[in-house]
Amino acid sequence: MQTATPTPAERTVTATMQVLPRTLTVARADAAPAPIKTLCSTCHLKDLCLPCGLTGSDVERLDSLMFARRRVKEGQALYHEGEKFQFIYAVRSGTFKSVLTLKDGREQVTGFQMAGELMGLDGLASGKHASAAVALEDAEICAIPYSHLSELATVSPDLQHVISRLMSREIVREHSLMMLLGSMNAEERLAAFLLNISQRMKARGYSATEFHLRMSRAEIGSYLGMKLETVSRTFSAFQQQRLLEVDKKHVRIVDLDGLTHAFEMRVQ
Amino acid sequence: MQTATPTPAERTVTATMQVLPRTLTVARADAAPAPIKTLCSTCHLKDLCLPCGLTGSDVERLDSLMFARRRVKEGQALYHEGEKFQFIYAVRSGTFKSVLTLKDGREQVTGFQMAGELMGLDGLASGKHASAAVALEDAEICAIPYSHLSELATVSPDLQHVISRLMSREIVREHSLMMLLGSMNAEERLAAFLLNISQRMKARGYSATEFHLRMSRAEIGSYLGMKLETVSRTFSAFQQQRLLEVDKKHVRIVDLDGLTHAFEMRVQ
DNA sequence: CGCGTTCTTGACTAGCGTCAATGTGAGTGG
DNA sequence: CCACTCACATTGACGCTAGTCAAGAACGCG
Repeated sequence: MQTATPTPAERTVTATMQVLPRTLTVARADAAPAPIKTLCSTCHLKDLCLPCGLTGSDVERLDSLMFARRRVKEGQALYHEGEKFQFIYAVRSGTFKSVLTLKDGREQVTGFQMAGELMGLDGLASGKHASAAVALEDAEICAIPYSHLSELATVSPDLQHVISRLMSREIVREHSLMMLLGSMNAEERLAAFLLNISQRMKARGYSATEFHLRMSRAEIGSYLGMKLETVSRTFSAFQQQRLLEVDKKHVRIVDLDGLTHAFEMRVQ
Repeated sequence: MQTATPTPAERTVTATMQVLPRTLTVARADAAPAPIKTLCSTCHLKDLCLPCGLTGSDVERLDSLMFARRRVKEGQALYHEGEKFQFIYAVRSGTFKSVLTLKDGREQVTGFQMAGELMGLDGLASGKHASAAVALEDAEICAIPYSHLSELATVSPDLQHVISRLMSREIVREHSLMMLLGSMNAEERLAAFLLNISQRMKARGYSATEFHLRMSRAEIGSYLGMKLETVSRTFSAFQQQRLLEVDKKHVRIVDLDGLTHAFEMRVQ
């Protein structure tokens, strides 16, 4: 049985991958281009991430790009809103939030990204990132130079198709969030959120019913279009309904079917 | 895994479907005349639509696809949720809404499309349309076979880039809608909506301050995450504040600056 | 002309936001 | 090691925004 904390698995993998110049990475942290290069073909996330669905030759082509790896500390931004768009980023470990900021300072979390998920696709439209990406815990990413990826896509129709499909998936994801924000009440929103997290944890080999949330009540609230107090109250309500057991950020889904059926919706 | 790579099979199927039976589609749609083919190079919408930003040779390539035109009557669906994805559609005239439906019947309008705008990009993710597109008035569209477009993109990097950018733009658009739904009140929502419509009308050569809305109060409400009564009340409130003059679907923006400054936000 | 649909407006209410007090755990420094 | 702070979470009391229900007006359509 997998624990909810990703640390053990993560550590092993990271250790094997970073045989070479680890010190360099740590030393340079986030400043210069990172010295560690990554190969998709040997990555443990290849079935979740960019190369998913690609055949050997295409994955080899991706390998030739040698994506740079970079560590991002908790609270640090990987990129800011308005910053020049050059890379798309794949999460290797850790969790990120994507945030929009209004002129008056109001923030809106537009998504949470976990291992294997891509960030930054919104920057392509205007050449500038349309949102910021902030690490919710110490994290590691692959930086994928869009221009190189784009070149490669001219050679490989399959790769091109994969990229298009990933962008389309992001559109679909946002559709269901709009549904959530536009026509669901507080309990439905939180249930949908938890079920979504649950699925994604499961897809990554973790327990689908017990996990640590990496985001605060305020961040959940922003994402779901409600205030942090309402998030907290709704957690308590679920606990009283014997659907969950909650202790701060640790969540155990007691009645997954109950949660699913009571708030059945198009998921994903 | 396997389902993730539909490319080869899909292409064959779509290709065979494509050549002949488009006549059927049109005939079935509603007693339409023989299929009319369209050239991007001579289209009056070329600066707003797919070919925007492409050079002569690329536009010629698009011309070779000879997109079929189709009329869609008010209230008729161009495609339904769950329907097989084969085409993306460009609006030639008229207005559409994109709609998601929850199992319990609740609907969410995820967007309104005007002349020159594309629909159906969300279908690429899973090979099935993730939303339905319904005409709000008698309309005409170009049906763009995705498989052909995709083939063409392998020859032309610029075209490929344009497609990616259009998808990214859709992501950004949905971002700002999420901001709206997640953190704005009724007046801000309606103001943002009207300013957005205003801009798009202007880009199409119409007045930016006086126009007919093609959607009902209920549809606006669904899009903005509020009830139709609240939409109606907010229109009345704006009228009392001397920002608008409203008569049912006819809107005149009296104080565009007022509307803009009072509810300043990141637009598009 | 009557009918259905859409819009407007009013009265009332529920759900969520706001404000505030208290609890809790992690990190820090003496 | 403990006291302190700070950030975050929980809970209660209250208020307001927007939802609900309902009635009537305006319009288009057959």
